[in-house]
Amino acid sequence: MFSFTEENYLKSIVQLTVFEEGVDEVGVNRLAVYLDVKPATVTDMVKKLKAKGLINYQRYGKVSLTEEGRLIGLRVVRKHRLWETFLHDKLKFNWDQIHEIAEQLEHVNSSELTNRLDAFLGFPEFDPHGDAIPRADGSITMPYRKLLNEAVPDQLYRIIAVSDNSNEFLRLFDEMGLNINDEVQMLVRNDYDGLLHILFNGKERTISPKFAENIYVVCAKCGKAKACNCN
Amino acid sequence: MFSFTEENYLKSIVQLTVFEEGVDEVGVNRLAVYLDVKPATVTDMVKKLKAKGLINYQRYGKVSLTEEGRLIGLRVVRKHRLWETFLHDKLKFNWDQIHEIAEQLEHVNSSELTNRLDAFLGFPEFDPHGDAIPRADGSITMPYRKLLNEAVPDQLYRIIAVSDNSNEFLRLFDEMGLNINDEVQMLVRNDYDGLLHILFNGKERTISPKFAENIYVVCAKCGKAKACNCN
DNA sequence: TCGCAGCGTTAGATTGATCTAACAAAAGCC
DNA sequence: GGCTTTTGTTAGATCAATCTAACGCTGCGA
Ligand SMILES: [Mn+2]
Ligand SMILES: [Mn+2]
Ligand SMILES: [Mn+2]
Ligand SMILES: [Mn+2]
Repeated sequence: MFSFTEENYLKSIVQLTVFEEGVDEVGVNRLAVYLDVKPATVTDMVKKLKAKGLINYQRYGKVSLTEEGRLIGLRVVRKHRLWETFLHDKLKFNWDQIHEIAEQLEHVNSSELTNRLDAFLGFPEFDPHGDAIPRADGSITMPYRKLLNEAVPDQLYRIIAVSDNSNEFLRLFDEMGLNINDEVQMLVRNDYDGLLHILFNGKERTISPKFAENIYVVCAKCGKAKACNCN
Repeated sequence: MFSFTEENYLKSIVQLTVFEEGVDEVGVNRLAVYLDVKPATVTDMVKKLKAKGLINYQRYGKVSLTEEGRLIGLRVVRKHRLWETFLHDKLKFNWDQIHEIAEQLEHVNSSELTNRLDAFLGFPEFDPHGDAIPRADGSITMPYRKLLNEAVPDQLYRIIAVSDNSNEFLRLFDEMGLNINDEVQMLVRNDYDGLLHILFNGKERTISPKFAENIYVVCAKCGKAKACNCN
């Protein structure tokens, strides 16, 4: 139906809009960086996707998804996250090894397969990185979370997801002994250089804002990240 | 490492040589029919595969696999049959639906994945169609079997595989109530038109040679298809 | 052994996805 | 408002995989 390339473009636009708060369009250069191709390549491709009715776009304008494009992009994300869950839960892959393989599996085209896999995994809502798995109809349960970077001092949080899937990040995450569902207490944020002091596993740790801004947390008590009244 | 196309060519050459008795080379036209492309396309591709050291070939000559080409082709077959086993055993797909999906999954490139999948499935030796699954090192346990078409009258056989993966064939197979591991008794072969009379599930059935030549059997008593002394 | 049918190759074109280099528009800044 | 930086487009090229149409080999049968 759609080529790998087309699927990758739609998936990327979904990730840069649907899964990005308060954003519903994206520029050509941004997409080029994200997809690791040159802007000229993106210009050609968005013309094609517009011709197919999958995105809204005009010369020198931003790109946004049509209803159809959104559904197709979400379907790729759905497959990606289901396969990640399979690799982690069933094949016991470490969670930092699954993303790369899922990049290939996400393009396997069979809704029957996707739905049976979903059932086989017990209809998971979130993948091993804590990201929401879109349902077959395109609906999503957005987790109610905030970045560790923006956490409030003295508050206790629970890690529910990470947003960087690079090997470097995930290895560091592992090496620090962190895990999804672990609790961390935010101690203090250094205003000068942004370094964060956190309490984890009884030890105090200093982490960079770059690291912290890739970690999603919820309030450890009520489970809500925003508008939390648990102090 | 290798493109889908290259993998498909190598897999096809494996199927037309390694898995074909007494054949170790194949012509351009044969390959073209098998791959459903034009001969000119195959000519181009075999030049490329030769340049990469994967096949032996010269102008106007036949194609055969080098050791490296053989291994790569077998690896694709291995992945194909492991995925078919997964789809059938774990996701409960009917065995006539799995081939098409495995055509896509066979190209996922991760030996770690392949080997974990193998373990997850319990290191199966044969796929749901009864075909041997090549091992990671390229070795194969060739099943000792014959075509139902060539079966000896009055002998009792057990179906262990089919060689046609088309929907038409598999549906007919299902509709007749046949299954892998079922026993059938060969009654008589009509010399004039080749029709076979078999006894299956207490009923006598007449089947065409075209149908029968896609069904592999072994002797129901000793498990050996050739040189069987069980009369 | 010669001719021809079938097998295989070549040349030239197409399509999709990508690039570089040069250029054009839009945005941002004084 | 005009200059500069950022953003985006165009033209032209490349590479892989395919096709069609025309042509070249080869081996089999008479
Ligand atoms: Mn992808
Ligand atoms: Mn994920
Ligand atoms: Mn294939
Ligand atoms: Mn099979």
